[in-house]
Amino acid sequence: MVTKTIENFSLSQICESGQCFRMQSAGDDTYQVIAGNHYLEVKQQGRECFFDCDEKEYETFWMEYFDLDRDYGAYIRQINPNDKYLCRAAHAGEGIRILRQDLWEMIVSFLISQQNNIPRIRRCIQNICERYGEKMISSQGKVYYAFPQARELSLLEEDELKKCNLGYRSKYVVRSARSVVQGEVKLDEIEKMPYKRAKEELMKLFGVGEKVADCICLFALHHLQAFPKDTHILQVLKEHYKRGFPNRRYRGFQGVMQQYIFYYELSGLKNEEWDNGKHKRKDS
DNA sequence: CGCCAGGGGAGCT
DNA sequence: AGCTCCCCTGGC
Repeated sequence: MVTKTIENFSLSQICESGQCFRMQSAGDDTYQVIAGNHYLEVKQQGRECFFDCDEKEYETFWMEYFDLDRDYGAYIRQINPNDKYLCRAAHAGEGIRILRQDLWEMIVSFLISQQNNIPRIRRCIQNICERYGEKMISSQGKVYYAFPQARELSLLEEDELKKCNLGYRSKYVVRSARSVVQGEVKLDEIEKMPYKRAKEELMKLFGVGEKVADCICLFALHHLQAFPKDTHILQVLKEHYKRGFPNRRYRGFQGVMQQYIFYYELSGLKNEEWDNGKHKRKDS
């Protein structure tokens, strides 16, 4: 067991921020996380975090995974105090971190995410892992399934993943797997590329457009300047940033701001604040 | 039963 | 840039 006191870190906010589909609440402030060949149970009480692993695994894997070396408070302090909307959003999601997740897993996850909702995305991914992933046993004896390699998925018929509830997205995943296996798109090279080139390269995959590519850049490659624009974000830009998002002020970490906004819009915290009377309702 | 929306993308014009 | 299909699944 490793115990740490960590600022700007909230497991529940990360879990609900929609960047990771293999992290779930186990009740009692405890979360289960599957990442690569690692399984973790971690509990949080305020700033105290209890990682159920040894010191070595914490330092060599989980610290990087949760991006714990980075000072997110420094990003929040750079927010324009006149931008009330962003201030509120960042306050609501101040414990969010941009995780460092596996590239192939993020490609598949965000291919599945289009025209889809989070609970179903989770189920799709769980189905794929249970059917095609390697069965694993953690050091604590917990059984879980690893995410299948591109090679496994490249061998399937284009429609075969409909069995896993992917619907029309099945062929996106299978064709992308083939592109990766055949070396048309080289993941190990994408890992070394700067943001714009990586995004360009990812968009060669069938089913990957601009939004999905940005999600992959942000959540796997850790390009914090990536700013995925889904329908929710576009709505916010239209309502609060008619002259465009202040990219210059937040250069290099727009993606962090995107996550605060996204979480704020999705978590329901926005409406709670209204109910407390801190802000006027639109219809009043 | 039908309708339609859900954190887009491809392939056109 | 803007349009039209795509045609899955779940909720109503």
